[in-house]
Amino acid sequence: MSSIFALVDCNNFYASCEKLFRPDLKHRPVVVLSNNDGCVVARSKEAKALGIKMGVPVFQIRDQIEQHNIVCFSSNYALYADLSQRVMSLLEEEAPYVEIYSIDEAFLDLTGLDGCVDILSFGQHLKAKVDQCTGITVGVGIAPTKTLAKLANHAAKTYPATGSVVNLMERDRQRRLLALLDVSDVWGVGRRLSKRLYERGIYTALDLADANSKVIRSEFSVVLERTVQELNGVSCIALEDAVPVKQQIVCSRSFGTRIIEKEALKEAIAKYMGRAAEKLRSEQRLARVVQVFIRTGAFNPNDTYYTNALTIELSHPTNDSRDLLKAAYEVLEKLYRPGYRYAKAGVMLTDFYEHHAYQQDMFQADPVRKGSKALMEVIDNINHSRLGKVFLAAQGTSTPWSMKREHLSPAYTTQWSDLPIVR
DNA sequence: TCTGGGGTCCTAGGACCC
DNA sequence: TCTGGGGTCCTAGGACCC
Repeated sequence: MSSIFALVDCNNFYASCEKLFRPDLKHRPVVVLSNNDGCVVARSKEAKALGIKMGVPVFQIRDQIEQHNIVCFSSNYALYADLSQRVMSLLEEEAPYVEIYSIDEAFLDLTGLDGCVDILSFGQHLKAKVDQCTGITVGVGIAPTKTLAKLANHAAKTYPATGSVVNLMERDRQRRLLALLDVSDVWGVGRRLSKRLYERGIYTALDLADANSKVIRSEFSVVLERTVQELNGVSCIALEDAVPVKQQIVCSRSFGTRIIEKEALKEAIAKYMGRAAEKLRSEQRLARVVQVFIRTGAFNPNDTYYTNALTIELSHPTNDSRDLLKAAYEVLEKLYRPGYRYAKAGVMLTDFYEHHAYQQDMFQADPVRKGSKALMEVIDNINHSRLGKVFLAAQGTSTPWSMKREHLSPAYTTQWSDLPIVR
């Protein structure tokens, strides 16, 4: 029995979320900005029509924003995450297996369903249900492999005549669509790869599908060979119905203003480590390896560029914010060079252990702190409740370098105080 | 002046071992 | 002068994704 995958993808997700609570903006161009209000990361269809490109720095399109009255929002992840959850739980009601692939898309396993229902109608039903229950419009692509489902979804969004639902189970239809698409539209083929593929005369998705997969393997990689198989309807990438265990936890931010002093960098690192340690504890895990990186701005040719990262291995795995921060500070001491204008810093935790499975060494030099688990639990509980925020003093309270979010919308769905009011 | 953040997987090359 | 081959493990870096 051949597999059937559906890819459900929300249209212009962040921009759609913002519009949901602002009916006055229904037909207006809207863009959502990255952290620090730096780049455009989502565009409503009106903004796309104006030619606003994905990822473009905001300062480069100031004129267009003014001229066309484009509405800008800072990213409001609390809002997007909540709406995402609503969409995903609707999909979970409909399909036996759902892989939440990102905040705005999910793969569904529909294998075997073609025996009981018409697959296209089922896709249309999914779309109608999500539209009706959340107000978020989605596209649905259905195909025998994930890579083809991605392309079916792409077609659903590109061609209005499809009604945003495309069934790509038939080989003839697959090949007709592949011939229309550039090879760079294929999932897993990015900028570098497409350039190399063009040089070998592979321009369309169909060219790639018809390439010799052994040659692709030897000249490119096993990853691209899998893609060739998938384009030919051979499923190589399975649906992951269990959330894979994380290999690393990263917390990094660009600063709202440049940092020169070490003290300010220390505060930033303390803040990021506080957040990273919290994530680590929420996964019930311990980490043994801590990495810190700092760098100056990468774009200003007048600034001297400096970027560096260092890793330290702890004597024993821990999830105590204080131990992790102490390690991070040691690293920062080695990394920091005075005189640079730092633009970004971050911490990374790796080499994880299960909390209950780690066996302590009774002779280890610096034993685990007494009461660590209880203290961290108290901190996390307070921070998850409505009481407020508890954090290490090292994080500081006055942080002029914190990220810019000048166009933040209210947390309509996750804060009582921000609940929309209808008059 | 101002250019995001958080992930995964694969590969090449060096160190080391027998 | 002649100087093997095969294996593992680790890390840094590259490529991709949303």
